[in-house]
Amino acid sequence: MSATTSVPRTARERARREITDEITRVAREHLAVGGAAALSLRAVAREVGMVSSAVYRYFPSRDDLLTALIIDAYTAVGAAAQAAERSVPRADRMGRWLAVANAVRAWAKAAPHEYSLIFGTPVPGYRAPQDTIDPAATVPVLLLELLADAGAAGRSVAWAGRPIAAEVRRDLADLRASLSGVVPSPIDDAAAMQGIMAWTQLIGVISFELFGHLHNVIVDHDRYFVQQMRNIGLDLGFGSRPARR
Amino acid sequence: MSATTSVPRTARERARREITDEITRVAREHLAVGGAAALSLRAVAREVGMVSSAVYRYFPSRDDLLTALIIDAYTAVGAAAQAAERSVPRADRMGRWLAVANAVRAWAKAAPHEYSLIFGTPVPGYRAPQDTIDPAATVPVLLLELLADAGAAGRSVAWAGRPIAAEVRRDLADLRASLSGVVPSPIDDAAAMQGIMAWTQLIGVISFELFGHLHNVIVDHDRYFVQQMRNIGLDLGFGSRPARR
DNA sequence: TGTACATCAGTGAACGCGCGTTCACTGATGTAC
DNA sequence: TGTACATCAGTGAACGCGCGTTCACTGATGTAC
Repeated sequence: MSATTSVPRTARERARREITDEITRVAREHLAVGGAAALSLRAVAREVGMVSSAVYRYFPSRDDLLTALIIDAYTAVGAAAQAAERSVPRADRMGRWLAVANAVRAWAKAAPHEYSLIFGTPVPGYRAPQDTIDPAATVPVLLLELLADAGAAGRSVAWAGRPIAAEVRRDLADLRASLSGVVPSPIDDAAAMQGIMAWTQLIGVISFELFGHLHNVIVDHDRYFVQQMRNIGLDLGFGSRPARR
Repeated sequence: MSATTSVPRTARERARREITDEITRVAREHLAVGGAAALSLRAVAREVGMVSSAVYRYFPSRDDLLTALIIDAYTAVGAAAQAAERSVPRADRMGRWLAVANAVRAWAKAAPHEYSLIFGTPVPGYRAPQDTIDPAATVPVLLLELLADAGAAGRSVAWAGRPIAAEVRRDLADLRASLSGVVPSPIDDAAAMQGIMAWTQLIGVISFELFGHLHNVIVDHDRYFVQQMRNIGLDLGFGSRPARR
């Protein structure tokens, strides 16, 4: 039962690997065209060139295929964000933040249905398994690292000094505990709140654009997005000069 | 063809009105249970007690039924927000903003599928007709009125003084022009940006909570929400003392 | 190296289900003279 | 007020389609001796 080893030994194992990939590839294409609701096992099987029941050798049910696509989507957006962020000098925190934001938006616009799959309305009846948690954390962790860097450089967030309820502080302490080891140096409560807010705003702004809520409001989406993100970056303490106030 | 008059004259007209309402009522129930994807004309017809083809006397297609539900949803959330906002003294702008935010969230949690219908992933293949625009504007207009009031009282938003690109300013000018008459006194570009941002954040935070992105992050959703909204209110210039900085 | 057996991939038929939409029709309600 | 005709609501059958999942099966690939 060493099915999780990375290198397939036998021809059978190699074939299984390849066909699994082929199925998810075709499924991803179907998702891209019609969205999650239109994704059908039978249609995928047809295109792969096998009978629908054969797919069950690879995925026990439609939901498992969906899970694979969800993990793929998180992995893809995480990789895009990481690559973009790494190409910016460490000291340029605003640049790193904007790189992350732009990468997430570019990925979302290139693959709107994959974006919707993870950030839109949950698929009815589907329950995400544990496997999706880790890949989902990539971008938030990037953001936390940025906040830690800014904190180490003596920058503070716009939230600093504003009150935070005791109950929320408790949640943040638990969060910090669960992240020890993942993020190098700890960040304070105000920075955590500002970070969660920024992450929410990033996805919120992209969703607004993608889901059509900027119609009749904003035309120049590119510039509007950068504008909003730069403003959020200032609140995060990523500006070139120390925070206002 | 005076079908749009408000008072039905004949028994036939009255019956038509009642059955149309009955269909949308049942459809709304089905939406509440299974979401938009699970909404079926046949199932609705069955429950109303008529044969599926009879529904076509009332709605030319499934999409038109969806449109009715979308308009209903916008109307409901708008009414809830308005009612809540009106019960707060005019001078208490932070209170009015929090009332709006809490009302929208409460409505969303009570009717998550209706919320998803208007703020979640767009229904694939569905194109929203013009009729949905006006009802969709209620809450944003409330927010603009609040900003105008704050401006009139000499308050400025956190964005004030930060740069705004010329292209975006042009979009904002167009927006202002299209809103003249709806919102009493005009608001400046910084306030407009901050307002759009706040509206995006409100929906973003609610979507994060409803769509499960706060799992393993925040437990006390109620307090977290108020905290975030209060912070946004401060950036909007709704605080009890004039803006910081 | 050769044979016997176990494992696995893929087939094809079937189950049982639901969907949106069209169409010719019956019978009731409304309207014009 | 009474009759002839037009309008409309609702029926029932049909079209044509697709879906997820199960199951007994064939035949190829891998394994142990």
